[in-house]
Amino acid sequence: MRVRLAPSPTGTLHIGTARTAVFNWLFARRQGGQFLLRIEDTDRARSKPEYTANILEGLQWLGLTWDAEPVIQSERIAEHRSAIQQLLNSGKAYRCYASEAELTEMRDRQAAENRAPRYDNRHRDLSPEQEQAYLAEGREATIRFRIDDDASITWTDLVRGEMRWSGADLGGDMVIARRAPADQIGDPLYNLVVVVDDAAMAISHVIRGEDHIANTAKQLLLYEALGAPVPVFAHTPLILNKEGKKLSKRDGVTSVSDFRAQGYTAEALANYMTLLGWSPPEGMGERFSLAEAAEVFGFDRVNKAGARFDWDKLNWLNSQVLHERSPDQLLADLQPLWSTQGWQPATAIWAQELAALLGPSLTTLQDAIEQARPFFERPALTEAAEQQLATEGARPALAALLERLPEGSLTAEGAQSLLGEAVAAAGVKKGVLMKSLRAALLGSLQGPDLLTTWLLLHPSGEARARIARSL
RNA sequence: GCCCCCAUCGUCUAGAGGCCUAGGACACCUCCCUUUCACGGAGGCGACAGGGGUUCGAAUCCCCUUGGGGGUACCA
Repeated sequence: MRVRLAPSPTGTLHIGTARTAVFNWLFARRQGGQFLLRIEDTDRARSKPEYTANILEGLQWLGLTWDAEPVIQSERIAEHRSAIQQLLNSGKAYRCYASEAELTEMRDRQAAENRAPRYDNRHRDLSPEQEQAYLAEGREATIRFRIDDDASITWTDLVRGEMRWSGADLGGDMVIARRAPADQIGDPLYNLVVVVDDAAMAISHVIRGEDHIANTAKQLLLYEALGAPVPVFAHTPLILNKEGKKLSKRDGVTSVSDFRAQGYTAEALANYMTLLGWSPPEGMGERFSLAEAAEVFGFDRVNKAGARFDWDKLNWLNSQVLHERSPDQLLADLQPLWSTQGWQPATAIWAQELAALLGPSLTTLQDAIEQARPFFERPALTEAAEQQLATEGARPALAALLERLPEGSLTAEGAQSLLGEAVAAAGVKKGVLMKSLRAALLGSLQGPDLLTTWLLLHPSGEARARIARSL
């Protein structure tokens, strides 16, 4: 059992491609098969090496490991040409000399008559004289593969069941090689190369988005013409945007690298992509690793309808992943982010305590920047904080606390009793001191646990400085 | 236009004729926890697109309508 992901390096790793990768990977793992990669870089104008790098990096980051060196499609062009030659020799393909202008004219007329645009197979059975005439004109030619109108194409789709397609609905004989001088074979085109390569790679299951269904019909004809064994197909539902349309680059954040940069974890993203269109068996819950999903994955639980991408759910999954991180795991993720801000924790213990304090309130890793800021930089006082400090008894209580603040270390118990003493000395309610202390320390009335915050700010003398400032 | 596909809470979905007064998750609301926010806990709101059949019985099967999506390249 061999499956493949065949991304085209004309852009960064798209979430839709990544989800297809997830389904392929899961299926391969479940079946004990191989998950292969093929870089489809035959569109030389748009393909870029940095995109290939981005795609590979993204897959690796997600944990979608592949089982063999990726196949580079552009290196296989000789095979593609020889397959085309084979089709030419057997009469299943032929040269079409129609110019672009002629084809445009043809389509315009079809459109005007409200008919479906399709190639009218005009050069399918050219007489030798006609062909000579075009050659004499110096015309270039594309190579077209014959598609009989009465061909009936059927396959059993793992997701959709019995599929049926009529040759007449495939748009006429299809171009399999770009326009080139008539004695040559131009650049082989997508549908042809996919079939040649999938056959060469002995792909047993083709798992891809449902936007490929019409291609599958065409490719099936090619398999037959080439005498290659036909793989099993599975067409997965698409990921849709908020409007219910196929998610595209236009929808903003759609690249795996973008999600990563925004502070999403690989675990959460992989978990979410798996949930988009597949549902875990009863009792499994919705939170799982790729390895766990691989134990039960099957196309019988893949949906047919497209699934809208939902940020809320992704956010929730990501927050769950983050909340479950151990302090040192979390710190490993956070430290690099803090470094970008130029923040250097005094000690490793201190950094870990801060990570533990912030952890439960994180949705994305990026959140840890703003939430950690008051621990590295003295914050300005918000208006609400100023107001709190102006309430009756606030400053006397803080003053009483400041007097009692030790130079040396401070424990949680010590801090608690200091609070009690200061409240008694100032003759205020404890709530007044608590709120005021928060205002003094964080410059805000909201934030993480007050006692821990205080303790973290104490050793550097920063707690003392901030209380003093508030007075 | 033509071809194909799809249709359960706002969203992701469970459901393969009686187990459904339709279950779960996210979101939202309420309460609890917490002298803050968040986390966490407990509740709540909320859907079978419509119409015909088939059947003793339909969210589940069939047909039509409606709605939505995908495809219709000398891109992949």
